[in-house]
Amino acid sequence: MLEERRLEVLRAIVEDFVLSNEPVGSKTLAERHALGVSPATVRNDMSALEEEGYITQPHTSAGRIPTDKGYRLFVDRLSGVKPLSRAERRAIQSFLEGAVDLDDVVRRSVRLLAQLTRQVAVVQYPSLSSSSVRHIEIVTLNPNRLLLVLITDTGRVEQRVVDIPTPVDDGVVGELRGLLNGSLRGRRVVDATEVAADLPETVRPDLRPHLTTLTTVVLEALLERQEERVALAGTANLTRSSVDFADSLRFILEALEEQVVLLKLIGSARETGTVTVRIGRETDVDALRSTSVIATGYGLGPAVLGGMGVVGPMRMDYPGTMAAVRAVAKYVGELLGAD
Amino acid sequence: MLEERRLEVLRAIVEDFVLSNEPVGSKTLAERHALGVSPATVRNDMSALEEEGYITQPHTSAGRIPTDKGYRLFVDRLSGVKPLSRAERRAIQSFLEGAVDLDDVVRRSVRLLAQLTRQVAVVQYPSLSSSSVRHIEIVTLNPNRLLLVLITDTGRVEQRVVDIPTPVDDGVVGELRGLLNGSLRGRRVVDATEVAADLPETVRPDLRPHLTTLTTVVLEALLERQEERVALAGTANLTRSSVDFADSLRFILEALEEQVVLLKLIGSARETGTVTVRIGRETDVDALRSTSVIATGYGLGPAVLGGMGVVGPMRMDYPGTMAAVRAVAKYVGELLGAD
DNA sequence: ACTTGGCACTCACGGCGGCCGAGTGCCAGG
DNA sequence: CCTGGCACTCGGCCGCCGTGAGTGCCAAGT
Repeated sequence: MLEERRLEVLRAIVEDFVLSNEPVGSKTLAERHALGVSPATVRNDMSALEEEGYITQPHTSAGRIPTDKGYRLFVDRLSGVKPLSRAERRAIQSFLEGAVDLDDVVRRSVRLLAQLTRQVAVVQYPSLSSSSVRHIEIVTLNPNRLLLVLITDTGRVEQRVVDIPTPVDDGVVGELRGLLNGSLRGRRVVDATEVAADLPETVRPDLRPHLTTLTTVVLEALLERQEERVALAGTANLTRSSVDFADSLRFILEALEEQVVLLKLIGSARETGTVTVRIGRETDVDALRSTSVIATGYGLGPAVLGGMGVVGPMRMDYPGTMAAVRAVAKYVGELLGAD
Repeated sequence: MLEERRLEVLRAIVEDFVLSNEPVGSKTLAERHALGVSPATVRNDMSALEEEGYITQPHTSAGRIPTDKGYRLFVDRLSGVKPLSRAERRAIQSFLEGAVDLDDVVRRSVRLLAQLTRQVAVVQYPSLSSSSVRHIEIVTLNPNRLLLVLITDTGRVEQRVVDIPTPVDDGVVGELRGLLNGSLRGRRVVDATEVAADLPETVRPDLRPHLTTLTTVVLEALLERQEERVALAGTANLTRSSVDFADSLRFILEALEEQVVLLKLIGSARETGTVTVRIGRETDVDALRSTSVIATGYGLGPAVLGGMGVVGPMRMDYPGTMAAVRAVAKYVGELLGAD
């Protein structure tokens, strides 16, 4: 009972602060939320909450604001996931259904997510690792140079220019194409790597060097970049937050330009089936210590294709943002699964 | 002589202001730059320059800062193009030479340009319009759905998923592939559109509907997106500028997220063979009225592949930035031309 | 054992006034 | 046409003070 009201007070503080961005005091709190107790009581509760480290005061004699720990408790125990409005659902659908190809799906998703949440959105391109090889095409650019095009069943297309030490004619190219497709088509990417490594051993000696070169490149394309790229949108939303935020704005922008950082942020959320929230320092990125990251994986069932999420100030509408991330991920997963 | 010194004063003002970001006064000006005249004389010149609209004072009794018109005169008549240091040239080379494919070239270029200039960099993906069709590949995803892959001699790969109303078997797909490649391969994109439009008329009736569908998609892919995409980097550099800039930061970021705006900015510079500078309102984008855009086309000789450039504050090192843009464009042009 | 009203205290914030100094315009003399 | 001198302007800075929101503590009430 005592404990219960304290939590209620914490929730009220978080909700108020998210809306107003101003330290919230005992009086306004007791008024706005029907707590049924006097400001003095609220003060006692706040005092206790502060001692436990859930809230803090920016300076003596000002209201309280939640700490990282306070937000964490709020997210874990005090907030549900706000359902999206009908209009928002419709927006998701109409925004995504015009996509012409895989890249377009990703670019539209990231813009959509940025608009819905009014935060910075990040969407990882679907990774190759859980897809299979659909087709390998080799195009002769000139006798010493080939273009290798790799198509997966998720609709992803990878391309590589390959320099060949000794010239090849079209017949040989045809043979190579046949060999690669014959042994790799239909394989899942993880399996393909093993098969490809052994392939050169089994063929006519004169094809071997070329095939070795090609399989090396294929493997590179499959492994090295398999989950490398991300799309970003909504950086302008960073300026929406309060001004004190502006000091760190530069560092946040710099961090967001690092693909590695972004991958780390959403990559770890990929595997869990649910929406994960990392608050403040939990992001493990120093420049983002005053932000929160809400991320999830997308893709149907066990076949996770990639991750997506948003980056925003700690002072954020967690229920609403979590709902938006979940909804977009679900929809994109279905969209890609249908292909 | 009189005229000449006035211009010298303008140049000194621009250079000083670019370095210090503070209104520059007559005294410091006469000291720092060896003008050989007294502050009072400089004052008279400044007064004249102000009357002609080249400089202005932010408030009474403060130094002068250049106006749009002043920067324009500076760029047109007073500044050369600062040659790059040897280290910078080497940096360009080593940064770009590891690129694995076309997308990689673009992404590396844009980062490179952002680093060199410490501004926001924009690079347009090479457009299809001046390239020719290298190969068209059709892959069966399922009987009602094909994946069309279009490869150009610039190494660009476009992909499209095509829904087919009535199922097709592999034999038909092979025929279609042959027809498309037979008639389009080697054509320049602009010519290909005409040929493709007539193609269905000339074939067996049973292939016609499918071929119509496919050519429609090919044409779409060729025309609609031919110069659509751009890469962006270095937005964190926007925060480098003075704080008054911060007010408009949000609008600048928003403008930079609009592909259309970016294309407009660098698109118009594509065709001219030189580096073009647009200052302040000359950008024709309201949100960018306090910025300048330095852009150029890249690609060898008459075959312009795309545009690239940087966006930065009006208060910018024009000679240095122009040199960097020109150098990167030249190098990228050569790199792509070699393919 | 909680809750509540009262009360003294703290401190960020905003407005006010005065000083300072960089910078200007003008003018008379070289 | 240049120059030194001079009076003037005005934004920025600093210190001061009043105000008010908010707090912590305490004693009384339930």
